Amino acid sequence: MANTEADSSLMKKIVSLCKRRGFLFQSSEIYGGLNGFWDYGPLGVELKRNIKRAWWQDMVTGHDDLNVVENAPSVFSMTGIDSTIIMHPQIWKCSGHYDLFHDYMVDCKQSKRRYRHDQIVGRWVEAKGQKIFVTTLASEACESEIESKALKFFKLRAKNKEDLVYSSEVIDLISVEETTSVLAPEAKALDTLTSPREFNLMFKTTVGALGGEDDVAFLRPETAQGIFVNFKNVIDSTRFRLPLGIAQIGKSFRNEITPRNFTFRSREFEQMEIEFFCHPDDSAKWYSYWRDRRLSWYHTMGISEKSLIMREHHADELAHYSIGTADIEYAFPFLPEGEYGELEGVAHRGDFDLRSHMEGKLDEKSNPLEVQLNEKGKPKYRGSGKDLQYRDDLTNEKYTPHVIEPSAGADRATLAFLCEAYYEDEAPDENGKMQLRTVMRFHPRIAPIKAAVFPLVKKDEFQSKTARDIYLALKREFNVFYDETAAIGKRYRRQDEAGTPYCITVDGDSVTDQSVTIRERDSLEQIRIPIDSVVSEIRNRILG
RNA sequence: GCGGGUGUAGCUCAGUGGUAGAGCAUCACGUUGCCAACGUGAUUGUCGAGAGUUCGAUCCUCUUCACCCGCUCCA
Repeated sequence: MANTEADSSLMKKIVSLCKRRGFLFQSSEIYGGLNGFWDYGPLGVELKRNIKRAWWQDMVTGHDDLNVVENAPSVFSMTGIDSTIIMHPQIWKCSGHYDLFHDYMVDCKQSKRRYRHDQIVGRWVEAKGQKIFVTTLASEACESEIESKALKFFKLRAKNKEDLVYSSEVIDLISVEETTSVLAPEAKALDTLTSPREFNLMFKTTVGALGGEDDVAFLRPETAQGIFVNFKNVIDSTRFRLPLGIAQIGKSFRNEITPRNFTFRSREFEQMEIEFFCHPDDSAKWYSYWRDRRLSWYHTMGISEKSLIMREHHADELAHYSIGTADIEYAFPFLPEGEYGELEGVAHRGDFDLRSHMEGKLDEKSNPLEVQLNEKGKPKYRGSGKDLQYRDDLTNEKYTPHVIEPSAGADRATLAFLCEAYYEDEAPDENGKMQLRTVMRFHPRIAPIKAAVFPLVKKDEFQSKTARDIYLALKREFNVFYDETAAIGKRYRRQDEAGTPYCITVDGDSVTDQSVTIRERDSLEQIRIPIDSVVSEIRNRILG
């Protein structure tokens, strides 16, 4: 389905507003920019920090660990850590990222397709005096695919398939050196594949000033592993019992092949992750608890129900050790109608991660899970050898916890909130004529500026002084803005674009009635409140 | 990575082989005073970057970077 004109122009307007008002800038812009990197401006940094703060408050510090919270299977605890971006390289080998992120890719010059080198298989086949290597993508049906491709290449009919003389079984393309005889999976001519090129999806760096190849380290591609490798530290240094969630907010880095769609797919991005450790017997209940809780969090923060979906992965997409994985997806305006982009993944990870860090990297395909071995029969990647099991001091049961992982993108959430907030309506000007109004309808909790304070008339000493006093009083608790320039209507509109939920105006009556007007962004409603109740009024409105 | 498009003031865009303009925005003054008001004036540009052709390039050529769209990829 094609992207609609309207959606595409909506995204353009949002991108333009972000630049114009200081939400987002392209990184290194004065040098021409850098693909896949974005900076937050004065309004953007407040918005993103508010989102992260709201998440941390709602998930960690504000969590009620004394009572069974709504829909939860039991009482549970939440805490947080902040681990480093660069960690021991072995962590990424045991987590599976090292293998997954080091693919060799080949491009087909004819079909313009790109393949993972290790996924292409083929057979040597000879006919009409020519010997070629016919390839296809590895699958159960690859033998018959190879046959039909070979017939087509040699222009033979199916009944003449005896004319094809095979000189090998199905083997990996990796083992083939004579590339000139290779027929690529979707090519009609020979020798159309480029030589394999390494795709380093993890950013490589070097630890130590003289570091050579032995000192290679990686910028983390996810924050989760910092939690797994600190699980024992957290348990040992605190009196937390399971079930326990450990949260972390931080930057991660992935060398995306194609950064696209504004900040949606960035190479440097920030994650808000929870690893929730629980007893294996309860993991299914906790999985569905977190899935539903995380979806409703976005709703309470102002994302409408219709623009958010929960997509459960099908059983055949899941690793066998996982009970489920669900993506929380948002209808971003840059996507075609009916398509959604991932905001957060909630995954049941079983005991895969903790066991991999204990025993050595497990083979995801093994069932039950076993350590992946190399050609010599030794562990492919050695684990830490440390015991990361949990002992329940009430039952004395010792077990490796199962993990539920709600992993949210802070930048993706910020982008979703920006898109969701963007709204155009009409408001009357002073002549009663309807004018287009652009307003960012952020939830008050995440709005970059909570309130703006204006004197109606700049030159009125009382108004100006009172407005400044209110401004300074509010500033002790909130990010607020003072403006005395231009006409009052223009000041309101400026704040509408910044998404400021409340504007407070001191006017000519204020001196006699000691009251000011508070104007609400979305409804345009104005009410008068006493000057000495402004701070508490704003506080109540923002905290709900 | 491939194909197509775009790149000119803070934003939206016009424009020309002779070193640039509009609207909006911003600022000042005056007037007004509760929803982008009006008047007067002012500020703003390595014309994405580099190289070439030319007496002279924002314009033509090549290279490069970034953004958008489609494919590809998506742990």
